[in-house]
Amino acid sequence: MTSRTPKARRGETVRRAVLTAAAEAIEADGVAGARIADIAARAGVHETSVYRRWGTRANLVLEALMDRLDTALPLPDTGSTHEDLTAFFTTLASFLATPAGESLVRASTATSDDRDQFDRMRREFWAARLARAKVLVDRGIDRGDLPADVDAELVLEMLAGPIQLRVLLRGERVGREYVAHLADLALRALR
Amino acid sequence: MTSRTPKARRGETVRRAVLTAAAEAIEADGVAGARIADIAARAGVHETSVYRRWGTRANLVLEALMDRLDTALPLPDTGSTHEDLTAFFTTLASFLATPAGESLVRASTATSDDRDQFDRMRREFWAARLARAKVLVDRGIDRGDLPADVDAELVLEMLAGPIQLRVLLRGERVGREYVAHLADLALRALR
DNA sequence: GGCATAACGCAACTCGACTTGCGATGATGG
DNA sequence: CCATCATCGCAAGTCGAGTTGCGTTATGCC
Repeated sequence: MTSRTPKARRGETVRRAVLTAAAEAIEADGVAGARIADIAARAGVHETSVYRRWGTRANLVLEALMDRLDTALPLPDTGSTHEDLTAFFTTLASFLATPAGESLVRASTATSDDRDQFDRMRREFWAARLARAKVLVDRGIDRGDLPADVDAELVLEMLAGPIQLRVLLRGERVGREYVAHLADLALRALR
Repeated sequence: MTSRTPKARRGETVRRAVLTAAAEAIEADGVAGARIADIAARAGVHETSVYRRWGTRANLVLEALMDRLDTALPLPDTGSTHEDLTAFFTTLASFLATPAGESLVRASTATSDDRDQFDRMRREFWAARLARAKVLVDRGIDRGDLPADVDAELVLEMLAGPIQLRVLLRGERVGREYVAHLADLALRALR
């Protein structure tokens, strides 16, 4: 199904085919179980081409996850800053507990030898995510729930940091109550 | 130098020898560059014995790092809760930026297939660290800087979470000012 | 339409993590 | 002091990640 056109593909076509195949393989066999030989075969592409483009398995997995989950988290707009933050970061917490979410963050902190492509990809990804969530803070400022000169990144970090630590490092669950409490504390502290 | 006694070692002796050798190898070649074949040879132990005891490379590396860095972070006692928290978590931030610290957290969030030994080790380690840092919160309560019913884990997470996220995920540096700001916000929010 | 070049296919590697079966030896309990 | 059994040494092997050299083909540019 995945490998149509018997004619050889080039450039962006290969890229998309491999990325899709990688996402499918990850969903099927898990992040750890996905072999690049399988991915290449599923994409109808030779293994060597994968290595030439992505270099390492970690790079491919990371890009595949980023590619698929780029629009995963919706930005709520309920009229209440506290509710917006609680809803958004509760969704994030659920996502982090997911194998895919866990793997995304884990992949983001994986091999420390690349320092080139990997680091750049990582930073760009998180910068983009942060910029996207920034509207939540901006709306909070408009409503007067947050001062105009508040550091938007700090607000998001105060929520995302503890959640991520609790879920990924300590392996505990994070429910809506915990997130609501965090949002309450953050808003109270910054006002 | 490391492999004394030509007589074969057993049990705990082997364990300590391998752990020491692993720590040396990591310091010499980095976390990614340390090969278990080298470690086994350095410890004067056969490669198979390492696998029988630790199973995977990740387990060995994690335990070696934990073993070495168990008493790395001192607990300050300056008389000021704000200062105590700032000092402690500034040290933590510096440590996280270190290759060893980075690797510890990265190793803590590595392969997700073990679910047995690995997960248990991870939880126990972080639980112990948390319990150790809890005195900072307790002293804060004694001074009246924090309410008696405050959630100690929450306080520590509010500091450690953002720091870890900023350093490890986004690859940015965290200075004393940032930590002091976080401590200020946390104390103000919880009072 | 022809041509240079970058991208791909292919095969044959290296290398290190991890496994397995078996024999030898060390640390116990009687 | 001796038997037992877990632990270790050893050899041989599996498996997947990553590399290399060379032939082939698609694609953009003139």
